[in-house]
Amino acid sequence: MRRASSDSPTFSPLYRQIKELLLKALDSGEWQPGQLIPSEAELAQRFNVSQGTVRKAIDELAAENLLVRRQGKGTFVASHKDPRAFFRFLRLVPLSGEIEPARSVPLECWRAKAGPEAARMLELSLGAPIIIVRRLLEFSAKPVVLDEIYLPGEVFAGLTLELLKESQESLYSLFESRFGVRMVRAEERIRAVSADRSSAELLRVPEGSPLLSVERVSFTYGNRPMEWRRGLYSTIDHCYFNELS
Amino acid sequence: MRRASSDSPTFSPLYRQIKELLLKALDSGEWQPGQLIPSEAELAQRFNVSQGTVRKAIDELAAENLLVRRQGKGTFVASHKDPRAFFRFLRLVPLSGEIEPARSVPLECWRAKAGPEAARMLELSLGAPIIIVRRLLEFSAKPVVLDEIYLPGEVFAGLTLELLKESQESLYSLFESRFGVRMVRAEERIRAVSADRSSAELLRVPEGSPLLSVERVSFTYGNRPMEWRRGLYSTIDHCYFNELS
DNA sequence: GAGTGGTCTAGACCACTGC
DNA sequence: CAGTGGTCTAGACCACTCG
Repeated sequence: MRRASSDSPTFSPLYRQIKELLLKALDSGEWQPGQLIPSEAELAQRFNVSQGTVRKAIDELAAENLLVRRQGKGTFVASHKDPRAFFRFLRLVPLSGEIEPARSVPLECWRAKAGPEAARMLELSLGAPIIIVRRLLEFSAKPVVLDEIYLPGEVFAGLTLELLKESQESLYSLFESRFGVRMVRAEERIRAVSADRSSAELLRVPEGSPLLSVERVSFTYGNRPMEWRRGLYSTIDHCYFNELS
Repeated sequence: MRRASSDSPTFSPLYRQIKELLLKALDSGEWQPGQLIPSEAELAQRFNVSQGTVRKAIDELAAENLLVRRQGKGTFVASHKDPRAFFRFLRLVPLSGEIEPARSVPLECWRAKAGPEAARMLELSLGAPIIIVRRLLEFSAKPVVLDEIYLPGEVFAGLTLELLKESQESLYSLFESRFGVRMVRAEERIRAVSADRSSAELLRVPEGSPLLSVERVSFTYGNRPMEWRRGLYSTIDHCYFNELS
């Protein structure tokens, strides 16, 4: 491992090159979500750099929530099985009272061909196979979110409504354990819309009620889009919470 | 500077103690927004620690956007005059096309006494003097956001509609230069609501249209709330953009 | 060239976990 | 107790900015 020299136009410091190597190992599945990765000393030896350099690479990956450090134990691959990860990707809090567990109610799951919008969002070619899932999220047995989820068909080939219904874990947790796809980051675009008839019925609000429309694209390692979804959120008892800094 | 010993229940590493000292200096106004702070070497000498320890303290403050490092120049106090800071606190992007500059149109500015809600949000006592500002934000001469802003009256004593109208800078930039208050972070709670008559007129949308309601509490150093605002966003041509990780 | 932040190293020691 | 990450130091050198 040698650093790119300063005159190189693609100069990047050593610790960033190490970071890329770690990312590649994560992407390749060498270390699975939830698993312990080698110690800093071991990695330093493997890459022929000092421990401090490995440390800085891991620092950045931990800051991006790809790795989780636990003092005395080691460094682990982040996993959606961790309940703390759940609210990182569902920024919904009750207007009053404590946060409660969500219950997912799968409604439908079918195969289709990517239209122009889905193809663009998922970076697939037009007509590529996709899977569409519709489901409700309930809090205290009341429907709050109606999701329509578009997935690349090849990656999630074995996904069925039955599988979704049997699964006790969160959706992203299922993607991880069953399809080897870990969602790493996402972009959300939020608008206010009026409930159409079918959404209103499912969410048990009057037709025409204002709802949040939350469009999300989720990415796995290497910024590859792996999910496009549109959620309709009823904000009668909940709100979308965001922290700015 | 000595570290708290490990048996101490309030153990905190040296670099965090340095961070607190830097925060205190920022809060006290020793270094003003936009200004250069002393070099790492100087600070290390002042606090009697190594440069690496100062560096780690500054690292965290830079990650929280309180300081900005510029290689070769030095470390600066973050400022809302920096145009990049603007979109950190207004996560609004056009549905299509490039991001455009916003224009603020102040509508009203009056004195009042804090009601129960404003008092709670701003951590003031009931009936404490507050200032209320109403203003529109326009993009390409079209109204997009209607804000109602509640400020503690004592801190923002000299604020008037005239001052707001004369000011060419952003609101937070004005707070900084004119009242010495720097907003450091904020919490937003987003819901979908229907436009009432007066909001609909100002935003030039039909009455009853769905709007985003964005409630924000902004904090200055030390997590002291300094602003409570409610914005109504028309999401016909724009959407609220958020990145999850 | 002087001064700043940025990188990299090596070594010592501390704090936490689990055997 | 051994092994892990966490802190702190000191020193060398690199990259960037500006006069």
